[in-house]
Amino acid sequence: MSLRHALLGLLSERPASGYDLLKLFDTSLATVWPATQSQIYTELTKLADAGLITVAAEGPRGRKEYALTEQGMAELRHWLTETAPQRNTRSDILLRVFFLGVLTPGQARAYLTELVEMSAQGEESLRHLAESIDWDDDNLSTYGRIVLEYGLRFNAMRRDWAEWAAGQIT
Amino acid sequence: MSLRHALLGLLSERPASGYDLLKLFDTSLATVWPATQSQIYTELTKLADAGLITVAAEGPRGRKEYALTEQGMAELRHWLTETAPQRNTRSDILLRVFFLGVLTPGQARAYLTELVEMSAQGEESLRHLAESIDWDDDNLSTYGRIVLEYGLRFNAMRRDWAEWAAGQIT
DNA sequence: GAAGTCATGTAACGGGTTACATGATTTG
DNA sequence: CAAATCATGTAACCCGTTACATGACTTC
Repeated sequence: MSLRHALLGLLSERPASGYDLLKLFDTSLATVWPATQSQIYTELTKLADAGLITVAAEGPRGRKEYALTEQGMAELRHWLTETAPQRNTRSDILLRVFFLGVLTPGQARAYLTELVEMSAQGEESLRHLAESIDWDDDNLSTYGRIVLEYGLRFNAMRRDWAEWAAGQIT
Repeated sequence: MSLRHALLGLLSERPASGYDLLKLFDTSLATVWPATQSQIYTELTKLADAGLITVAAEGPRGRKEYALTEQGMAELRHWLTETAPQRNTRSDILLRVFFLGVLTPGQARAYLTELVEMSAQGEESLRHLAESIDWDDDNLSTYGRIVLEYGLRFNAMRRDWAEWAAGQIT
């Protein structure tokens, strides 16, 4: 049920249309919470029906600009303060590691080396991202930077780990 | 589509029933790829229909022990060597960080401190897990240890990051 | 013989992905 | 006026979760 909260969160900054939100997802939330166009539009309709957002303005081409209602803001705060985040996330990448034993040691090492590569690239592209963004002083920027720092540290950790793991295979 | 590969992977070690697999999931794969009982049983039926596994033996109470077929092993190897793992995983925890700006600085700091706590506990319980397991010399153990090391490093990284992030909030 | 464990299966529902479908407005 | 972009909506399908349902065997 987090998509709805992601939408509420983005709308808490400023009103936006489905189209705007789709782009915000692709640019800022993509790595943390990807969402598709169809998903966003259907969820926006549900949120409006539930009274958590409203159509604040209409524009050309049927554009509907949504804004957060008081109720929506309350729900967002409730989610942030009263509900526990869940720790378990599925990881395709780690699942494979469990079963590397069915491969030859060389192949297993190759997989881990690929992960080193992937993590290094991830770090690299986050650095580029950090430079390309013109960080405003708004909330999304402040906390966006903190999330980005997480990404940097995460990739560095994974790179080191994969390097170590590759060395473990004899 | 990774549940099927998780099942194939576990069956590559030794034959097992749905019931056995359910427990293996709960004990060894829970943090990386959780699965429910209903999911496991339905997927096993599909895998058997597809010829990737077969009922190798039947036991009391309708117990069906499944074993990997050659085809199943081929599919497992194919998955491990030829298909790219996908990097993006959704994170409830990080999504919240983006929107901490709607809370007071104190509340935001409280959330991050909670994450410090959660990560420290995660690390702790992984240490206990490591001690409680009697590590065999089989493949699952070798690579299981590597995955566990990942968990330790991950939690340590997240703890440090959350501590740092809490300090960023003025 | 009661309680616990072993053992399997199915149905309803919710969220996410892919694909289809349409059309208005702006820009070169 | 053609191409690009803006803009929304819906349908089919897959995967995962929760809940329901049933019964055989073992242990105390």
